[in-house]
Amino acid sequence: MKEYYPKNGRVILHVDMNSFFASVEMAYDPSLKGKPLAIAGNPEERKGIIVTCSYEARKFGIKTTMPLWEAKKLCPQLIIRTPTFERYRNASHALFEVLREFTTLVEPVSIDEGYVDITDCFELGTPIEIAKTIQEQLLSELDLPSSIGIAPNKFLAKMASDMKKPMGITILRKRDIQEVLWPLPLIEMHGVGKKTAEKLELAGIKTIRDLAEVHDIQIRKLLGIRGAFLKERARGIDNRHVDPDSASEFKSVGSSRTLPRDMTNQAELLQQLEKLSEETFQRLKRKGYLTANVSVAIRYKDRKTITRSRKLENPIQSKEAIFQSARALFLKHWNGNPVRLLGVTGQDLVEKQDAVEQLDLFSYEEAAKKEPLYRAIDDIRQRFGVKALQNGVTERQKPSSEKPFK
DNA sequence: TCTGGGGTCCTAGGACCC
DNA sequence: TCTGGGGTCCTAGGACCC
Repeated sequence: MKEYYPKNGRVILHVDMNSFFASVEMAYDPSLKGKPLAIAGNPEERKGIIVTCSYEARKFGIKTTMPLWEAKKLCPQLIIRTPTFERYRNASHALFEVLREFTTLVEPVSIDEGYVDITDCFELGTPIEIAKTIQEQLLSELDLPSSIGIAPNKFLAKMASDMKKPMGITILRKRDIQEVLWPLPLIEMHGVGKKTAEKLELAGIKTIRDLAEVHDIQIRKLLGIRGAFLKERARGIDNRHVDPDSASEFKSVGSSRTLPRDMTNQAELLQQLEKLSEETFQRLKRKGYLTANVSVAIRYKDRKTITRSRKLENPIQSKEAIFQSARALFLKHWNGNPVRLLGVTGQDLVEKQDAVEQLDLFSYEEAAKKEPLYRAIDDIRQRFGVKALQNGVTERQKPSSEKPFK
């Protein structure tokens, strides 16, 4: 196995903002600083769970996803704010701009974290000096605290940034793995959730070390191909590059909502569904996408959730079309029981620019009925597919019926 | 008196084609 | 008259992350 050291490998930072939503609110309203603050939804609308909370609140045992009433019991003086996503988006944009002042090799992972490949930034200082500068700049310019991990790859950098919070800087070298990473319980490992941790625990695999040393055949049996990947990570191996464009294209866009109360009335549910379709449409439009697959999520009173989707013949871009698809799916699959949550999502997204070209091709179907030229083009399309028109038909391509497969 | 909303990726089964 | 297998597409569900 090839072992490499920072001098001939990469140097990756993982920058992770500390209790991001709460910190942004504190930056807007400094009187909140040093106080137990939680960002949470409105309990009247059954959204009363903690989204994020300040470190002062965490001292009381308050955690993300905890119901608000429980959090208040732990800390009666808890200050509560509802989320203001516009602020978070602005702050996110600003923080990535700060990172890009150091290098273009910045990969946003989520609204509040990202990877930075500083391998070629040696003229700016040592890795730890660069990390310190970034951290200080985020604090002085944006008033936002962060933690930074420094490592030879993404996985180790991510694990490192988690080790000291808030305002920590942690270096995790390959040679530190056995001492620092391996003693951790599996649930602490990025990529291992509750289910996987429980499953592995039953098999006697409890720490990251256990996973790193498990037999290939055993881990494959337990988790399939994902198990092989996780074992590699546990051994500190991760060859993924920092890719600035990785998050630039969406795979799906949707809106979902827990209803203010469980609903059984069909007209009322359809009204909710129409609202969600409208929101999904607006967000697709703003991002410049059309969707070729609409899916509907229905969560019942007992929290059992089903999703039903339908691939469409052509990408659609109107809210009416999205709602009609969603409506048909809902009416077909709703079992009549009380509904807790509804969702509408567009999948199989097509960028508007590409979609226009495709629509032009579809329009040949109509034109072909009248014009001989278009009829010929439509014939090619029928026989060879849309690609043939884009690439040009070559001699080698024959109609499929003539291919000697047997 | 509980458990949000935004996503990504992977798997598995069935239909269908050659 | 019996017996395939590989590949792709579609759908549904689940695990995970922030």
